[in-house]
Amino acid sequence: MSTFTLAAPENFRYASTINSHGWCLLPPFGYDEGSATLSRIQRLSDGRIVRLAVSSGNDRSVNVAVEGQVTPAQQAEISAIVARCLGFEQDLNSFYSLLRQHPEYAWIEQIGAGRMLVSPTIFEDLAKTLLTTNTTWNMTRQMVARLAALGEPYDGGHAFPTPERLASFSADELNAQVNAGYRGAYLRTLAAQIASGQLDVESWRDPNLTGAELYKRLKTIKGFGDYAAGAMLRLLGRFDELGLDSECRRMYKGRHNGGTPATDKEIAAYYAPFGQWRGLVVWMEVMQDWLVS
DNA sequence: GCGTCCAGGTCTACC
DNA sequence: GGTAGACCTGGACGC
Repeated sequence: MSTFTLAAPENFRYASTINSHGWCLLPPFGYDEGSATLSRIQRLSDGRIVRLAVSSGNDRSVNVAVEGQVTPAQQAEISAIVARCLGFEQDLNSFYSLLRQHPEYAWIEQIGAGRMLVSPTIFEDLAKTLLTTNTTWNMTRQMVARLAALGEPYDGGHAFPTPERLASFSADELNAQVNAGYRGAYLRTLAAQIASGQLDVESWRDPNLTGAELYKRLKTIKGFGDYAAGAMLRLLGRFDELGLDSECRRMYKGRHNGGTPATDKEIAAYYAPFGQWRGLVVWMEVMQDWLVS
């Protein structure tokens, strides 16, 4: 067993990041509530597959445990993966500064919320986001579990399948495994476009790309409408769009509209003052009860 | 156990 | 630009 500690940003909070949305429950992530440990089966660039266990360290740090011994290069890669998944690079200072003008949202800074748990690759987040569309969370979990099982096996679990692996199936073959309904064809197309090099989604990390440009590109992916593109934008650290789904609308109706349904335009008008952070504010409100409890 | 209804977003065709 | 209907799965419900 190899263990090491990673320094986290000043305002990082482990629990608020892990619970930022449901990703910690989707394989190859796993979460043990008792020990508050986030696990993940991960394929490294040299082909080795490892099981990581991440837990909260002392102030401003997380502990990482890996089964077996790792080389310095592997440890460096694992550190970079963990830092990416936990959003260490996300600068929330201007977000918190904005919230100080809105006392009703003081709780967000108080619990250090705002970082989103993400996957190591944009492809994995795209695939999972696609499987959240037009379905219930329970079904998303089932579809993702079946999808993840197509990856390389490791000690009772699997690494997340690569685009190349998914593209090696026909749409029908893939759907026979994943049971994703009409989404299966969209997933297979996405994987094939990435595997062939036609679509380079990792280039979307470029900080010079505006949120609007990223949103436009996301909307070109089959199966990515307003909700999915907005939700995926959040995972890319941009919050220009609201990514409204039924849960967001339900929250707004109960919290801001006296129990009366609001139009998306009305919801957008409410969050407009939060500018580039509006998509994060609405998501924080959706997750408030879960994050604060 | 079977049939029906429903929830969840996106796409396409049409106006 | 807005709208209707189709797309799928599986849980809930009534019989």
